[in-house]
Amino acid sequence: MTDLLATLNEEQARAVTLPAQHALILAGAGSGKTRVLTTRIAWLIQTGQATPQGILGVTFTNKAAREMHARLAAMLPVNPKAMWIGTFHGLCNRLLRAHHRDAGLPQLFQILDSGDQLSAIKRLLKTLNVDDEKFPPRELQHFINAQKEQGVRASAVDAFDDFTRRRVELYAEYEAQCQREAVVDFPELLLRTYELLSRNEPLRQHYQRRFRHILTDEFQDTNKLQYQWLKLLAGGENSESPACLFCVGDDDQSIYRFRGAEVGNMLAFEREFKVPNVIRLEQNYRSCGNILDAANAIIANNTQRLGKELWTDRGEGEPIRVYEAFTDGDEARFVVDEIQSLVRDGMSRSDIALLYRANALSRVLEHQLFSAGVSYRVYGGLRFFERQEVKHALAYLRLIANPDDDTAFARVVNFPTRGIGARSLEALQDAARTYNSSLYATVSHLSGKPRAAIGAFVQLIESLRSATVNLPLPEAVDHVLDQSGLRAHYESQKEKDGRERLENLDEIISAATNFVAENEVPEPAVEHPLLADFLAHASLEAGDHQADASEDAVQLMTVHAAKGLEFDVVFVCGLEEGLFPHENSLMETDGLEEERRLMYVAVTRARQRLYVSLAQSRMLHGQTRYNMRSRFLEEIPDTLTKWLTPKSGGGQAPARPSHFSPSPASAPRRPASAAHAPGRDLGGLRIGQNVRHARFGAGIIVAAEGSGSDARVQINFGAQGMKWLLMSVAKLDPA
DNA sequence: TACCGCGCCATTTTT
DNA sequence: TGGCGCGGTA
Repeated sequence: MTDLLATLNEEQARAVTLPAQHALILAGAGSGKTRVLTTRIAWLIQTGQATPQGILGVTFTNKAAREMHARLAAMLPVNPKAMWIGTFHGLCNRLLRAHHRDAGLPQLFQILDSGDQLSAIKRLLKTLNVDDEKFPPRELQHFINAQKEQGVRASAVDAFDDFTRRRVELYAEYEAQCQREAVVDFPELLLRTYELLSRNEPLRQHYQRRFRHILTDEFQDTNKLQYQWLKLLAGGENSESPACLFCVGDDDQSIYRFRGAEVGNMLAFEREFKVPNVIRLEQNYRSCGNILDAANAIIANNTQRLGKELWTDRGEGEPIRVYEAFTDGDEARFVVDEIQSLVRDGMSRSDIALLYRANALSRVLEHQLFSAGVSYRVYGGLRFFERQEVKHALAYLRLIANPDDDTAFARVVNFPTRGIGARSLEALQDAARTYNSSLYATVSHLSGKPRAAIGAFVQLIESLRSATVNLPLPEAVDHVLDQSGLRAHYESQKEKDGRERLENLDEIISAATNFVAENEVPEPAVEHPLLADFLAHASLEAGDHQADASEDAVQLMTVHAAKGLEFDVVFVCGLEEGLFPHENSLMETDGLEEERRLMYVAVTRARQRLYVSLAQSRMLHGQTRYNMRSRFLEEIPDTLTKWLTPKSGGGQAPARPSHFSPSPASAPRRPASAAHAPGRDLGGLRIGQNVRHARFGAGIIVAAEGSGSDARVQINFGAQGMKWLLMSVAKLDPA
């Protein structure tokens, strides 16, 4: 028992060995939070305070769930499968499958991922003849999901205007369509489970008695519904013997407000449950002192905090390197040069990460990496189960499992093409509406040409189904790929991506093989063994972002994608006002603070060395923009930084080696190009020039128009905004 | 039915 | 600047 605790620090050990009560663990970046979470579970079991069956572990990502599982398997002699550890969605799927009848669902209900959901909404709008200009599908999807994530059904939405009332009607229609088709979208998984457990008291009590310890990771990312779900399962505040909630999170790393996360849940939890144990994990095992000091200094500017300060006993380490380039191209060139020199010194490329606020920034970086022949990997592209050809194949499988899945039906009824045109489909959809049945079931009501063509498709599905009833899953998949004509279709495509798509189709068979190996086939033989489970798996876990971990490649990703990861060397690029913090965020409540948390996340990814860089001019959306230095850069104390380019200018004015004085040797190699200074007479000023205004402070000239006494310039004053000023009136001093 | 071209848009995203 | 989605045309 002691060995479990042997390597923990005092606070970690305190958290792990807390009595069986509610607890809130404020775990700073790199403070060993996953370790504490898993050791807590192991400790509870080892000391006999909990049984594996009594544990419910909740995470946000499949990756986190897998990691917890793996660590526990290594720590405990018990079968880790007895513990329920998974994502909110995965656990809900499990509960809904087990109690599908009580939840009002058929056993083989299908799960819609976001893309499927959007197609379903588009189809709905089409059948209802709704103007999708007035009700854009994406916007409606967002509306519906936001309601569900608040725990609000269509019947319960407060609508005070016609527009909202109409959207609520559409929400209701969508609910009905999903029910008819036996499909469930992501938020529905949670809401259904929540409703099931609130409505069905015996069932709720069963699980409340079973799960005596509920442990949640990344608690700061929970939305309202997820928190309600946890409360319900724990037995709530007024239960006689509620389960112990052990919530781990970091308010400073809350960066998903835009998708419904409510940091407020941390405070609410502490208050509502009168949490007797709040522990802060502040010792950081990841980064050197200077990096942590910078992170602490940055985040200290936020006002809405629970309060925490990271420290390390590793020493201060290297200073933070700052580079201010003229252009985005120069910035990228600097980054790549630096990477090459690091690699020459023996660093692996895969220990280096390039982080940016927005995906658009990856382009320049990729360009330079590519030209320099440095292998790299960009996170965030299409994932395996989201690829077109894979979705097509899955659609056939879905129809075998559940013929009422109209989304799947519509997707492949004419793919590969089999002469089913828009007119046939329209006839089918009209009939389906009349008979209030699924597309598949409606085919028998058709007549004439549509009947023949679509009937043949139904025959195909029927024959696929009967041919695969008793086949092991991988063989069933193989059969479907052949008989659906998908293989032949991509084989006939001679283009390079035809080949690639074929490979992906084969990869589905591998995925099925792996899936079967990891999941036992149920003993009394059932039809289509594991098919529904595999399909749920494909929806719930879209697969890695094109992982090729074997290759030693530089890692490129957004700051969001980097959360939870760490690297020896980190470059944070594009530290400019408007970009990071992003200009759109400044309009949102709490937007700037969330941006700052993002910056905090970015900085704390670095173990040994941190670079922060910016470009004075950047090509964005086809236009050259002149941005000011990010305020977040200014928030890092000078004592922690080492400028690789001369730092000039006061306040937020960007340093810019002047045109009028020769650049020192350490300055960027290339002078600012002539493009920065169009031939307009601006009284000695030029576009891109730093200026100072008596009232607005430091700014940068971004555009000019007119001439003589009419000449006006547009100036980006950063936080003060963008202004047009008359040259003859405004007093501008070169900065 | 398939392809081309135009026009619009442009933070962040897991399940 | 570039990607995507829609609409028109061959």
